[in-house]
Amino acid sequence: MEQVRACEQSGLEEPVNDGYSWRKYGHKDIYGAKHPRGYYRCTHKNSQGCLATRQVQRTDTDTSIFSVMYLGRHTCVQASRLQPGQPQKKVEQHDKKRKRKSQETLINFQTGGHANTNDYDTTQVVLRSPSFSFPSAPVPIPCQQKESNSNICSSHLTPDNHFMSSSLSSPSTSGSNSIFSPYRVNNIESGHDLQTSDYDLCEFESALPLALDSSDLYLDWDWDSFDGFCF
DNA sequence: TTTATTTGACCGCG
DNA sequence: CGCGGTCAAATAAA
Repeated sequence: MEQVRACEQSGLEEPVNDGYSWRKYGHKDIYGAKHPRGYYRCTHKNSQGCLATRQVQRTDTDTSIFSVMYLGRHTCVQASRLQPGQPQKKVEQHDKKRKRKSQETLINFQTGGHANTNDYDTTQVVLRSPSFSFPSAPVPIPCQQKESNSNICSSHLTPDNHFMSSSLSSPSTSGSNSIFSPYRVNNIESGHDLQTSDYDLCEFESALPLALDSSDLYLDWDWDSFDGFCF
């Protein structure tokens, strides 16, 4: 099983290291929001045609909390996420100077001809930066005690590529050095017709323990099933 | 030199 | 026309 690291960062840095390598391609001030939104896409978009993107924005209410929205799924092979010893796929670099047209080609390849945003998985993750020492910022208290049980979740994709949350072993059960972050998962889609599609939108809220070393914070993620349904 | 970030321009949609 | 998303040239970093 592979893991996504939810990495704490200090202060104003972006605390969102999910194990993938992202490349920033845009930055926008959002109307009505206090903080701008950063736009990232997978580093391997060109080399592997990976269409995953994400948007990172500081929450209005608490500047120590980041809202991260994931759009699309990774179809790439990320070297950092490979098992040690697993041979790394050689990626040929081709057509780096692609024109806008070729982007549509990629989309069509992925979605079978329908460059429709409804085909994306959309996941929103709200990350609280634990080490953010803002005077007014409340001390991040792990929320797993408040609403434990079903709210400590691992997440995986169902066979129909829907993003799902499921109950996970409590942090105490993990004897390893990987610490499960208390992620509260709110499925704010819940069968509502956000659009006329099966548009998944999940929200995670994470309050990471203060004292933890950033390198030890892991969100256990069922990447096996995740990868298993990538086209 | 290669790769990533910054940042204003551009574009589509409502 | 405004807003949100993306592009791409300039710039920075490795």
